[in-house]
Amino acid sequence: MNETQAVSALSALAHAQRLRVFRALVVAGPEGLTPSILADQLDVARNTLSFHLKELAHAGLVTIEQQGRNLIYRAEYSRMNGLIGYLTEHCCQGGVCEVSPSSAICTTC
Amino acid sequence: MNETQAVSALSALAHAQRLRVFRALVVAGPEGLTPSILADQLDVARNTLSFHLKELAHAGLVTIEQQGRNLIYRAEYSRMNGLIGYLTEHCCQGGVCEVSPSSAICTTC
DNA sequence: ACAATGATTCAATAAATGTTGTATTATCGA
DNA sequence: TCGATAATACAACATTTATTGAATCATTGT
Repeated sequence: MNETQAVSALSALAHAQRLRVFRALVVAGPEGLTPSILADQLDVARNTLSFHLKELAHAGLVTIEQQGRNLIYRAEYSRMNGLIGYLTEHCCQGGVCEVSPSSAICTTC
Repeated sequence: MNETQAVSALSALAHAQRLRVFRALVVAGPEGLTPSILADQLDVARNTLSFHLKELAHAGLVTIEQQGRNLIYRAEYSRMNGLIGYLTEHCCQGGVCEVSPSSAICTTC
């Protein structure tokens, strides 16, 4: 993951509704969800949701599969891992990652 | 870290210049940097930098200390760890964190 | 006290982002 | 083929965010 990709992913997640959409997809797991279900679940207008899903897809955080007239959206875990890796790498460069051990995640630095 | 804080932090980092500013502060370590040095180093106008630093500070990602007429900005590692923790938690809820082992960071899930 | 320096604030403008309503495309079932 | 459904695309508008130049505030050194 490079800087451009990281900014793109961060930007996609930097919105409460999109973060909730992504979270719902993570919770849904490999089965994924259709836009209709997501719209009902999160109480968002369909066209607005479509816009946000497009943003997430553009950032590579979700994948789309067509099944008949439904689209199945799924969280792209590897992309999220890539983002977390990028942040961890940059966070840890100073070697002060263990400032707050209780909340530290990266056990390798 | 709650959703609002996460969105705030993500939003602060979702900008190439701010990400570079934060990165420079991480690299600088505990000594921190002054806005002048940052402005020279990253080639940004001082008032623009001031604006971005305020955004980072508002998101809790940097701290400010006054030393004479200089201000010392430092990366707030615990906040970054909190953000990474939040993302990891939500990424791992589906239990599919090991989709791409090579890039996986969170070794506990 | 005064000039110089470091940094921020403010107003104005430009650019990007988010939302809504309407229209369009594609698929399904009778 | 026709009506209904799932979803997106488009245009218009409102809102937010980013940048620039000029002005302000605080601190230092003479």
